Amino acid sequence: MTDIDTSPIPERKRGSGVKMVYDLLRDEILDLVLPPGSPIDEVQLAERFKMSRTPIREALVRLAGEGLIDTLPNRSTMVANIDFLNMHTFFDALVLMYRVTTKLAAQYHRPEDLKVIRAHQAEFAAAVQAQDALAMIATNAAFHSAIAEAGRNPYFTGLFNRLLDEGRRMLRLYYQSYDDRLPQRFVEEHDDMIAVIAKRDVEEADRLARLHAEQIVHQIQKLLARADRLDMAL
Amino acid sequence: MTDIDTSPIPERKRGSGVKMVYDLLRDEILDLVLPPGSPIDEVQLAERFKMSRTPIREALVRLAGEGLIDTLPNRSTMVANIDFLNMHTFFDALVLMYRVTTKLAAQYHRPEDLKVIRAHQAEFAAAVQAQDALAMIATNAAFHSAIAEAGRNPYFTGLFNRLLDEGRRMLRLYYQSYDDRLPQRFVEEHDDMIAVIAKRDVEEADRLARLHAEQIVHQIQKLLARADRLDMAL
DNA sequence: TGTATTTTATTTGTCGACAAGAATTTCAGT
DNA sequence: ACTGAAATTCTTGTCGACAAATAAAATACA
Repeated sequence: MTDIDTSPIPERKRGSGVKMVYDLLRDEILDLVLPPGSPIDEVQLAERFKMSRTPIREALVRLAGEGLIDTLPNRSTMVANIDFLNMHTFFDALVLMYRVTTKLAAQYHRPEDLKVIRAHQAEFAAAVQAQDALAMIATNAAFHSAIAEAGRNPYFTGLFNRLLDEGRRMLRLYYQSYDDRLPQRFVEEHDDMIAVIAKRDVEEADRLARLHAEQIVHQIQKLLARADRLDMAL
Repeated sequence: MTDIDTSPIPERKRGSGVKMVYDLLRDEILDLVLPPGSPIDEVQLAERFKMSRTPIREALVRLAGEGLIDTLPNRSTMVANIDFLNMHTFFDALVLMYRVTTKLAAQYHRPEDLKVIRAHQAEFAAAVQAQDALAMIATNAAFHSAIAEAGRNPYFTGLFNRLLDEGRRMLRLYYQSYDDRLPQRFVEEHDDMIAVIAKRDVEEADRLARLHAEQIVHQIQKLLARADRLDMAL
């Protein structure tokens, strides 16, 4: 008699395939496991996930909609490049979103929001303590995303999360030179921000967020400049 | 003998199908030809456009990514509803984007941008003159979108265009009561905005944009309130 | 040897069909 | 007539296959 297929659980639930591919690809892009410019092959992904090209394609369409991959019609599709030429537009948007989301958090947050925010801040502090640059990047983004969520404006959180994702990619590119002493200041600034949010001091929240954002932008620019000098940039 | 299919050009170019469906559905949604809550049937669209369900599906995925349609897993998909409960988040975002895009336009516009902006303004003035409410809505959105483009920040223009689309839907819902005299003020305000942009007066651009935005928000709120009284709202 | 042209190969876009999930209808039993 | 289960219908999600478009390779020709 012939072998009966005894492979463990080859079946997936019906709608889960696309989400699985989407989430995993998204993580791999943001973590630079797939660096900018990497080619994305549909059939390769199809056999990797043991499914048809159709759900793969749907995941790719969604990623393209968020600007994480670029699709050349009838030709290849690849991980989106980071636009170093128009970096200032990114910084402008980032600073503004830092400010407005923090202000709104000071206005609209609920008690349970503060718990979540403080939890992320604890993780960030731990990452700084451990000098784990990668963890710093991730927990810092999660911290500010939580603040934005407390502001409860889906338009702002949408754009802000997108900006944080893009920033995560940029920082991963250069995190080698990220292990100096400065981040300790960020921990303290985070604590200050939590305090003004809890106090519902909108004006002060705006001021602190602005300073903090400009600190971070300055830090990133320093990183980029240094990397530039070391011929690490494209 | 049976008829032979003599339809002119049943063939489409290879990649054009999805874009065609996407554009048309998008227009129909924004123009409320498909009002919020309308069911979207894939097979129906497939035979309407004489193509397979696959490209239809891709268009729908993209529309869902922009929040224009809602997809219930394994069940139906329908045109997204307008969220009247959290309207203030929409207004907050709209006002801020009016301000920031106008400011950036004052900073970064080029001479040819002004031509485009003025052309849109002329169309808007004509629509007001003709008391064509639908045309007012469309040309007003195009005018501000052109200003945002002159600011050259893709993150801001992306969010702003999305907000303008959503506003277009809202206004279409209530444009019956839109034919009063007030819009003439908007024409003059637009002219003032063009002037400060051309003068590259960033501070004044911010001030004017803010006033203008608040005017528009006020106008919309008045419209909604009146419609509410007339039992037009859901 | 270098260039233009044909051929091959690779990858995407589209198709028709089938199966799973949910809503609706039918039907049995009380 | 009413409730609950079984069957049907209807829509979506997935699949394998094919055709078009492009890139790469091979061939012909000067």
